[in-house]
Amino acid sequence: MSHQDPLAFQVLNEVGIIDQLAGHAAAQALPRGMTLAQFGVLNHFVRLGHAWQTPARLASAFQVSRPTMSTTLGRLERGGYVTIAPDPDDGRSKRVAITARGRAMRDECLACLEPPLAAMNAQVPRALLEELLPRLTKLRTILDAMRD
Amino acid sequence: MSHQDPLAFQVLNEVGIIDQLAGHAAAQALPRGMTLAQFGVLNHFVRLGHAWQTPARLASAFQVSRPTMSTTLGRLERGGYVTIAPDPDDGRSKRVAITARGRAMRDECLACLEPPLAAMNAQVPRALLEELLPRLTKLRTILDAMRD
DNA sequence: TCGTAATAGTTAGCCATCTAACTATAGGGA
DNA sequence: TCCCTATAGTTAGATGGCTAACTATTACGA
Repeated sequence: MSHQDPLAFQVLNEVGIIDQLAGHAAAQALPRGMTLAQFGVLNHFVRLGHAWQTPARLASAFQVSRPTMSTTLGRLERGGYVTIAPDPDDGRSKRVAITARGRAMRDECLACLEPPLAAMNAQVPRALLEELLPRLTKLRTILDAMRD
Repeated sequence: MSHQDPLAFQVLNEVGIIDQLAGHAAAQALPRGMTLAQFGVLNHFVRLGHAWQTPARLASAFQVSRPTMSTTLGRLERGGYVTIAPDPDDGRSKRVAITARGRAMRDECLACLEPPLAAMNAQVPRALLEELLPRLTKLRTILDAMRD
């Protein structure tokens, strides 16, 4: 945060703080017991419209380790938001599907996230976001390519 | 992160991914057992040059809850990187100070973080970072002000 | 065909982070 | 002086995330 830090360090530091602030605000807004990670999975199902996904594909989609996705899916299953069944075509794999209750929860989450999002749109100039998005995407792409 | 998501959502999503990628890379580079959170505290002491800090001030400086800072400081103390002593002037408070071993570890961390940082400087155009920093700071400031 | 490599998931154990609730001390007003 | 409030830390319990190590199944090459 200080000027004596390298430029890259300062940028990453701001990114970290923003991520923390936004994540915290989202977690506050979501229904009791629901989290961003779990909402992300439910939202993913609805938006892409897939009947089912494997845990491995979900982990890859969210750039998360398989154990992490495994526990997240376990919680969603415990809540009745998804079903997890063995894949009849591949004994190693499983099939995760969203339930009606999961869809309802996703809709509820969207409604809960709307007010904070509206507040952010009211406070943050749209131009700022439009300037940030392509540059952040560029940075993310570079960092992603560096990872190996 | 699809185009059907609101602009603000896309921005925050990129921020989240960048934070994850950078944090992961940093964690990989740091010495065994050391973490970004712990390094941050050690670095804070050296840069600001304070003889001691209270856990509450550290928590505030890193925008982290007191229980979080409490456990981080506990790990640092277990490793011999800081000392924690009761404040003789205030029975509620404690005084955290960095040790010689802590300073050595901080220097070692800096050395370990240099190669990844250099790689990032080589891959990411400086102009991109210079464009991002003030805009991220602006966004962070707004989000910080919204939090209450 | 057989054995090895690759892939899918889980389990165990770790750290960072949060909220809620609790203890202890300091401060301030009646 | 006494009580109530504010402040400092900790403890308990939860989630998200990771790596390492393990099991099970599939795929492929000799």
